[in-house]
Amino acid sequence: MAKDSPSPPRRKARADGERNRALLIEFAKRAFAERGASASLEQIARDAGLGIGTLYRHFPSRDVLIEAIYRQETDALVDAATRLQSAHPPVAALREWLLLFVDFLAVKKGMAEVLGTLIGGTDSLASDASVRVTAALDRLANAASATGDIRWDISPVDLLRAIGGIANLNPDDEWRASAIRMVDLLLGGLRVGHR
Amino acid sequence: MAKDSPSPPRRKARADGERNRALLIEFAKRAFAERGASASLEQIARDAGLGIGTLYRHFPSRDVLIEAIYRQETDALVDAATRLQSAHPPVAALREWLLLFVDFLAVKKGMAEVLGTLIGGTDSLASDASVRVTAALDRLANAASATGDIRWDISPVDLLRAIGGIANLNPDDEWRASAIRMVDLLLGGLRVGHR
DNA sequence: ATTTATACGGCGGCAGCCTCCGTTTATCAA
DNA sequence: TTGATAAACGGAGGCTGCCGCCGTATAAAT
Repeated sequence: MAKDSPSPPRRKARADGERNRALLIEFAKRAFAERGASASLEQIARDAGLGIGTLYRHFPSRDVLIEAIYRQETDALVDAATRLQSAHPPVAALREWLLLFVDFLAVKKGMAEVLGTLIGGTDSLASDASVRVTAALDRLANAASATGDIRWDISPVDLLRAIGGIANLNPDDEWRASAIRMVDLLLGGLRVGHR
Repeated sequence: MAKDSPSPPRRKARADGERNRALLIEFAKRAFAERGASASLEQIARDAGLGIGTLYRHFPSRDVLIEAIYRQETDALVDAATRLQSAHPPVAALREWLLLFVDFLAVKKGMAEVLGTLIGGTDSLASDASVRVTAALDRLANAASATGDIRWDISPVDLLRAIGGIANLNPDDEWRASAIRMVDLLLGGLRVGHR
């Protein structure tokens, strides 16, 4: 028996609730980027000028909070795929997007553990984000293989996994260069006509 | 001015000290593999039947403990390189070793953050392990490129980084298959004669 | 203005981190 | 053997973070 689907709430959502939720995400994003995934939630609440109880009502667990942050960035990634696809030829678009994905990971340095659930994760919460990102990549990859430029006999997620590897590194001078080499090497492996 | 190199200690190292150190590493290895890098150090000490103070004297920080564990596995990895090299033709040896590296990572699931310092890390503690593993890989790679089977115009560590990416994943059914595809894809990218 | 569903804040119990120091013990010299 | 003593042990204690719980405050509805 289905419950109330849109479940018309007798009251409108309170304005302060929405506002504080956004505030918390904002500060959490900063905190995680700076201090890694184990940043203190109490500190985040304090920074945002809110009580710890408020944080926990909005985000019952650390993972839920991180999920919320990922959701935002994920949306940006998906949008970029569409934009790149209409601005570049297929293989170039794919390459650009992979590089964008590299940058996406760069910021998430400390949150490597969660990445596992993001890329191909089956956990209820993460699966949606995973599906959306993977779908975007699939679109790019299909376009590129349709023109005959690359073969595509491996799962696209494998690519993301490989690139995800560099997310664990300290972003020293070599970091970005290494990431680019990696993308090109992988694309080289996929290029047709080398049996 | 150099200090005393072997620094002849007036006394021999105490037997119980060595034994307990080994014990702690043993239990820590198990704990980290099962519960991830954030496993309770107090629990580890308790499991080993030792006090928390003892653990902290041997390993002043969590990282030092993890480092010690890695050191062991690292040695095994380096030894395997030599063994494989004398038992297989170059490219096969390289491939086998990469697969071994995959298994090495599989156990380290929860310790992804430390991996960054292991692979190409410059931190004083991790650098040694990094150097040794990289050197082993270099030997394998050189042998393979000497026979003209593969080109080798990227840094070998890049390979490890890519493979490291899969360490973040939950080892479901797909996990191992994906890892193998990854190794073959990378080797495909390196194979000569496809420009 | 009053009602009432929501949201807020922070206290409190618990667990893990890590330091410090009094006690115990393995080695060495006599 | 028997001290002497450097080295190792263990755990109490101070601190911080996690998170459930509930009394208080307030935005929306009437």
